[in-house]
Amino acid sequence: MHIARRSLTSSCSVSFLRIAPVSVPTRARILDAAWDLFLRQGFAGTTVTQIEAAAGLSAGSGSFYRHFRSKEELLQAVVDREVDRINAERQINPGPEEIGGDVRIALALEFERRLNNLRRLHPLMKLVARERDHLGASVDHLGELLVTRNVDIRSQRLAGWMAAGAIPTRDAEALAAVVTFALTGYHLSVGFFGHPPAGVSDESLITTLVDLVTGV
Amino acid sequence: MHIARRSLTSSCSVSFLRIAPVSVPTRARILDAAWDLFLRQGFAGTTVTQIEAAAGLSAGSGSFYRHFRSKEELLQAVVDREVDRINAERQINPGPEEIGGDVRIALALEFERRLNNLRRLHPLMKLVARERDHLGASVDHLGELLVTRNVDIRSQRLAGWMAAGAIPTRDAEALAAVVTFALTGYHLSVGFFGHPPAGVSDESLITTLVDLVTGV
DNA sequence: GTCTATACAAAGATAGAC
DNA sequence: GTCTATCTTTGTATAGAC
Repeated sequence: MHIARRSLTSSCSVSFLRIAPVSVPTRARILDAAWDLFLRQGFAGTTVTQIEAAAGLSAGSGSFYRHFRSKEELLQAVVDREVDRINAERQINPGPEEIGGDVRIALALEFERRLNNLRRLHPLMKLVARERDHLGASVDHLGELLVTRNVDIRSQRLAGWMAAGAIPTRDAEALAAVVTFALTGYHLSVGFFGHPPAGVSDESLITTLVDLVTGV
Repeated sequence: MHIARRSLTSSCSVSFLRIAPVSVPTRARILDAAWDLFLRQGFAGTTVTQIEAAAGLSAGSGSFYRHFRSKEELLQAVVDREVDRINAERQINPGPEEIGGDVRIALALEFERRLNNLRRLHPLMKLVARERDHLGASVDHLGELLVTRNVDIRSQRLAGWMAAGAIPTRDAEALAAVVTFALTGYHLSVGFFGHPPAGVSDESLITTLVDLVTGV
């Protein structure tokens, strides 16, 4: 059974139902329903009728078309809304514990934070990966958001530590890429196959990464 | 325009046509066509009629159904054939240059080989990622093939070098995971967004990985 | 803005001639 | 084993009442 995932404004008296409370505008309920269905069935595999049903509209009525001109337009809207949400919630700044003090602790905290971020991003990554051909420019935008900017920020932070002599000096950009991709690849693998490779865990991965970066 | 990608048995007199030569059995032509179309349009986005056309059968005739019971059965067959092919072509053993001699050179060669392998595997990874829900057991099989076994083999090789004192001693499994995921993540990112992050290339990534593993 | 009803097209699958 | 023809279902989208 599927429950509306986002917190909704109104009473919880209908929270056990599949449909969102009436107080949520229809357009938003359609976006929620589509987000869920596209993730589970893909774009081509989801019908407008299913979306209507899940949004609390009459299945097979064209009521959907009072809110979106076509299914394609809906997909764009779904992805755009989600990217906006991510951008709004984004937390770039490291916590206070990460600023001064032990480099090893700061790195471990940063890596752990990155893994958690990836977990929150996973549904969007999955949808965009699957439907990238329908999405045009949004894909570049997301690449910028997920990879380029991430490697950039991490690279600068690492360069700072190198300059301060806290870690061995290397190609900061390539090191940032190794770290970023190791974390991303690990996360994707776990999400995709359901479990990490035998003998590897969040902790052992992070510890080893910290050892490598600090040159221990 | 799309040309049949696989080398075919017969004359090349028709190599400029989209359809495969007649000497290739219809079942194989259907598998080729479906492999191509599923990759470009996804499973739900591809119609039996398109597959028939691309396989040189009459579009809209049900001739397809003389060879497969349903579109679902075809998807399984396509993936299974591809996994078999990968398994058959697999090259586990390192080349002679990688055996003795400089550890740094051996590692660099191995990492480069892995990136090339990933490039060959990319279409299959893409298809399975997209259609994993239709594929059941094949996904686990592929995870075993792509991740577990890879981390395993690399872990043992690294452990060997650690024992020989050629590289610093660490958690061999976690180190193997870092290397595997860094390479995989880098490859996925390039394949997905079309270009590596600014300032990072195959060479700088591999060099940095070698430095990290050897403790330079 | 939502409903009932339905037009219209596309898609999966089958029948039977050749 | 492929074809023409067609059945049936499903899906996108529209019309018009309320």
